[in-house]
Amino acid sequence: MASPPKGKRADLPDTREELLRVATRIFAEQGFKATTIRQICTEANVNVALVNYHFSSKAELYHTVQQSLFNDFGRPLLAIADEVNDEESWRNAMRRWVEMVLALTTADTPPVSYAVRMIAMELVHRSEVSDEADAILAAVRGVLQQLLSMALGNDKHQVDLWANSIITQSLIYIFCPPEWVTRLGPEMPRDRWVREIGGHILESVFSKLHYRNQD
Amino acid sequence: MASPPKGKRADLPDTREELLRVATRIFAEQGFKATTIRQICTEANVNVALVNYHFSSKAELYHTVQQSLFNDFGRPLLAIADEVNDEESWRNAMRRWVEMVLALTTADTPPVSYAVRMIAMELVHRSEVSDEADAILAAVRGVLQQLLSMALGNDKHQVDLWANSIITQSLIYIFCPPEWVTRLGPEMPRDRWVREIGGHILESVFSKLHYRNQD
DNA sequence: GTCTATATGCTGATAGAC
DNA sequence: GTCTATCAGCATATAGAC
Repeated sequence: MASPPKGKRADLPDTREELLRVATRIFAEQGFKATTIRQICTEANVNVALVNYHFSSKAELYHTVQQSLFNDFGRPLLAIADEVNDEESWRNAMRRWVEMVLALTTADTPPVSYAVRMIAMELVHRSEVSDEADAILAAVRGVLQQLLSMALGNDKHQVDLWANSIITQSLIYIFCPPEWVTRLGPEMPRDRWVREIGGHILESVFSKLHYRNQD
Repeated sequence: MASPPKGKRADLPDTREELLRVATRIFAEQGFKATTIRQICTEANVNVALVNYHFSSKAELYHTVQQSLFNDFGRPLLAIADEVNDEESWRNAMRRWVEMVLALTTADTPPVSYAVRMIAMELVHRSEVSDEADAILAAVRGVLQQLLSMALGNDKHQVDLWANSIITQSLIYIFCPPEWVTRLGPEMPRDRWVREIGGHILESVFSKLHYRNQD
């Protein structure tokens, strides 16, 4: 067991982790520019100078928050297309892509909801740190295009068309105010509602597209 | 013809109008908080102090911009439900609502695109001046609910359900990056593409809902 | 109506004591 | 590692000359 560092307050968790935790929430609520270092430090009960000590800048802190969220919730998506070799494994991969993305975009509890909210804000309200959100989205879209290429071959236009259709249907929920979505049936559990949407998307895909060996 | 005011530069249009014009563009591009008075004045070639002279504050300027945009493009929506009295006029009103909203949300040229972009940004990225966007959206939604009540009577839950369905399908386009939408077919004209979406929405409405006299 | 100059406050970031 | 004190920069807003 490591002894507490020299000047460390003994009654709180690790300062760096606490800053990350609080910063994640506030960045997700307000966006990068509107969030101030002072606000983060006040709510985390740490000194204003410690953000720059632990992360060297506000932008680096934001970057760390995004990377952390992506590693926790986005990265599993990237391996979906890896072991597809026939119609059945292709369908399973497509299903997993849609279900995982829908699970993310419709999440209503932290920290998953924080992750998608930060991306949504960067998409609508561009800032000097939107590149990370673009990259994450591009990676997720890349996997889908990879899957669609397994059915459509080199027809890039068709791949784009299908990718747009599926992505927009899955992503709308990160923009809508939560009450528009959750109001959709007090008696219908959220997971069932999400499952029906995913089924609808996949139905249109599987009715027209099928796995084929690479040309 | 009025002679130019005393200290007025003679080579530019009215300062107040020019400030409004430039502010509309920059607010739509960057949002309220990220936009600075200095930037507006620099690009409008007027002195920094004149925003506060003509509009008394940055927030009042933003408010004026939003009101001006709403009066130009949103207000015609509010009268749609006024003269409905039978099935045919009800269908025409529903069709006009969907087509007008889709025309707004898919607009890709200023100043219409500025109007919806400002609302989208306020929805995702709340600020101290989001009330106006909420009010405009609530007014537009109110008209739709009014129309739906003509078919569904006092069943508020059903009215909410249908309103949510129609609004989300119509509003998604204000959040999506333009390239996701415009890429949807280089050979298909935008207006035809919009017409097909509207037709699809209305088809599901008219297949289940019909005008009925008020209870 | 327009300008310069300035008041006041908050921002991110840093220097240096402890 | 943590703190206080402070910097430089930019924000909105205003006072007063012209």
